Amino acid sequence: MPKDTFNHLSEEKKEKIMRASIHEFNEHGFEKGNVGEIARQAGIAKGSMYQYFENKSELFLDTVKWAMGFLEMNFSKFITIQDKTMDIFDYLYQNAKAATFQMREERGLAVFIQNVFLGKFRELSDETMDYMLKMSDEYILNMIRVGKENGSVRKDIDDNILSLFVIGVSYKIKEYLMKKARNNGQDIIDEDYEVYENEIKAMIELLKHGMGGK
Amino acid sequence: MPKDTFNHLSEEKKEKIMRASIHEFNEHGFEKGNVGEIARQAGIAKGSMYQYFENKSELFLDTVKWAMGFLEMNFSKFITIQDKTMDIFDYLYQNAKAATFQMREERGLAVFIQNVFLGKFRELSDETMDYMLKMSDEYILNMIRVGKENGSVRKDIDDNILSLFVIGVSYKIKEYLMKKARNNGQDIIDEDYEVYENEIKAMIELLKHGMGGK
Amino acid sequence: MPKDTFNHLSEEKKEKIMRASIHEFNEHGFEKGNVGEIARQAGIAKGSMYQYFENKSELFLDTVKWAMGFLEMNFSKFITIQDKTMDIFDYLYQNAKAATFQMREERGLAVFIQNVFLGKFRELSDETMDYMLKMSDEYILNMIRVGKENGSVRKDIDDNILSLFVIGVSYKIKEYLMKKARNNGQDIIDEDYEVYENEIKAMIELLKHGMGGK
Amino acid sequence: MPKDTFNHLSEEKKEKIMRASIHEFNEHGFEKGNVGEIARQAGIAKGSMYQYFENKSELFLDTVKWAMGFLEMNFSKFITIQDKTMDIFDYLYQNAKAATFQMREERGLAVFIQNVFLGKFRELSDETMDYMLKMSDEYILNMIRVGKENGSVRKDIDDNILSLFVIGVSYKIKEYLMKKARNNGQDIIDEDYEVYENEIKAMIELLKHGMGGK
DNA sequence: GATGAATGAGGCTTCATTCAT
DNA sequence: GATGAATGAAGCCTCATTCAT
Repeated sequence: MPKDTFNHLSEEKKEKIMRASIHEFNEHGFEKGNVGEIARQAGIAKGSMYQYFENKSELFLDTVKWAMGFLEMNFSKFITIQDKTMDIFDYLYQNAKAATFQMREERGLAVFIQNVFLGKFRELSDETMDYMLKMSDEYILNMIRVGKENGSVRKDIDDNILSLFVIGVSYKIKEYLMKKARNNGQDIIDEDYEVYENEIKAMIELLKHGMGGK
Repeated sequence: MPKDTFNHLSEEKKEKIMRASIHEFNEHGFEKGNVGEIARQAGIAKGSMYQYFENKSELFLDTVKWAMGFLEMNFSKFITIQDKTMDIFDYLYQNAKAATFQMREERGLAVFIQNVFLGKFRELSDETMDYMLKMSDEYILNMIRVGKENGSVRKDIDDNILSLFVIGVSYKIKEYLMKKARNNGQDIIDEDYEVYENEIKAMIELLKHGMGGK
Repeated sequence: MPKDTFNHLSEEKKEKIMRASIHEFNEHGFEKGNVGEIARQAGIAKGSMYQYFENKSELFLDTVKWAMGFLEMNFSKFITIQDKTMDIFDYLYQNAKAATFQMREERGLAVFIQNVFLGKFRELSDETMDYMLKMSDEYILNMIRVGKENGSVRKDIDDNILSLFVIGVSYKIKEYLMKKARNNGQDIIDEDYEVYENEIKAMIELLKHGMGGK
Repeated sequence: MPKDTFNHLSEEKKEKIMRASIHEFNEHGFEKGNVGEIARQAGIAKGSMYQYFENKSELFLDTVKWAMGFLEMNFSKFITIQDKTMDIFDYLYQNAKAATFQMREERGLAVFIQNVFLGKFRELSDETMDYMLKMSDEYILNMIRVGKENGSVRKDIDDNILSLFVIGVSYKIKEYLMKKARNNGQDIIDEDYEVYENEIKAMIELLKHGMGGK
């Protein structure tokens, strides 16, 4: 958690600092990421960083949390979870869709978070992080169980294996979206979205019915 | 590529250095990985490292290549590719199986390589690396094309999407095997293999027929 | 000298700040002593410290002065100087006795002052400090002169040498008392005092008659 | 203890570094003493300091040890301890005399060591240091016991008190010599020594027979 | 070629002091 | 006057790389 001093800052200032942090860590990773540079990008004194955050590690973790909160707050509308018994395929579709939007509107942020989830930053072993990851796993697992009950998911395979399967595909498609976003440089226009959508749908289809020929 | 001086070393010495390097990078990542410590572990002088390798980055890349070569040489027997038209599901099965063996016999090495492929080391961009990664993609793609021809793979979905699908699942199961290997500490006994095998088969089944119910 | 703002504070607040300062400097020395921490311990704002004191050095000096004044005010009763011609041995006895009481009642304060006089804080060079130290030397010197006149002190040795002799022994016994106080932890009970008293008397006896055998 | 690398240096280089260290710590104390500056004064790279010493604290401790060893090697000739039963007054005389010579020939070094013994550097709590200090205490105590046996020291006073007495005076005279040396600036000429000698003798006389009149 | 000491840039962090409210 | 956030200089230490033997 950031120190109180950080929380007392104006929303804009907080955001500026967090975005500078995200940018720097995205660009150089944790080890090479430079606290002084973050401060410079945020237009504050280097020393101030240490008034806001305990140290570089905490800064990183706090940045992750802020980014997740930010995305959740601004893009949750794309995931309209009606109830706990939501269909897992619908969920995955909406989730990937949300990620696509994030990638367009908030590329840096989304890339940062995806990389965190993809485990690209080896320097995190925080119980909060673990908790978040576990949460998302639990979420998937729950939908799998529900799916088994209502017949939308096959019953002959272990929950954990199914979960791995779903998450593996799910991450890969996000990674793919990320890469595409990176390559596209600055601008993603609306036509692109149809392509994305089709690709996402194809992935879901594969999850559902497999890739085996007739 | 290592300098000539490295290639002139005895096979044992080369292996000792490479294993020390793998160990260090596995333990601390690239940035925190310490060249001097690798030398110490390998029982050579720090300065010698710079007679063998251009610099730390090259050392890393060379280590990756060595590790891949080593695994290929020692575990390729587990992948009996009869011909270019091999069935992709068979291939994936054998590939996962091989990974399982690697994990047992050469945990450090296997973990290292998996992490490289999983993109955990962000600081690598070498044309040779890219080539290898692309190769493995091409390999998959080719099997997909063949599969489409002989009817074992559905034709209504784009090759690249199918490839993502396969790779996503494939990586995930390897990641899972890795984690399990890590948790199991030192000893993986034969009984474990049956469990692993069943899990791998379940994953292949899912790739083939999907997770949809009924 | 503290700024006026400090003098306008209530006696309790002043004392709280001074005690916090003494505690911090005792614990960490001058360089490592932390102004912010003193403020925190005193329950005031860090910025306020700079409204009360010019800077850290002044704060230290002011703390010394306050502590000396405090001890003088509260423990001078133990030194009943009847007249200027007081016997030096009586004086030393009473002085050591007073120090013993201080050590019991006001350990932190007494330790602080003793350390100042023992020169443990090398970073002080204030004319007021010098003056005080010189004062106490002058005091001793004067008693030595009086003693020579009335025959209680031998005349064949230089005043300054005698003064060194007295002060050396005097400091050492105080240092010894301090160490004992520190080791005794929280509680010094009355029985201890008899021991202390005997030790003090033995030191005076040595000053008077030397340690030579019969 | 310094690292091996330091011990492998030439004697001159070692001495240059140690003298630079002594100078810096004498001038600014431990906390304010600057490792980089020491390196600069010694004509070596800052990083090299860390190849020779674990860290600043170790450097300080190692410097103390070196200085003590140096003085012992170069000035022990002034203390001709014939046997364990040496007379304590003779010992103290020779000891003070040796200190005087040290102060002339090796002012910086001597001042440094005296300050260490006087406890001016609060930042040392090394078992080796403690050991050295205790050694010198034990030394004194032993001579006191011997003195009591052969009648040169009075028997009616506790050993520890006598030891305090001796050490207190002894330190004070050294402190006095130090101050004098400092004030004298660069040059101490031979005439001064007679004065010093007389003062030392006077102190010993006081230790022996006390300052009482008649 | 092998060695291991030497180098120095670079980065994190502390904290006395100032400043704006 | 009080507050506590903002500042930035300063210093310890690491370690990749070079160099001399």
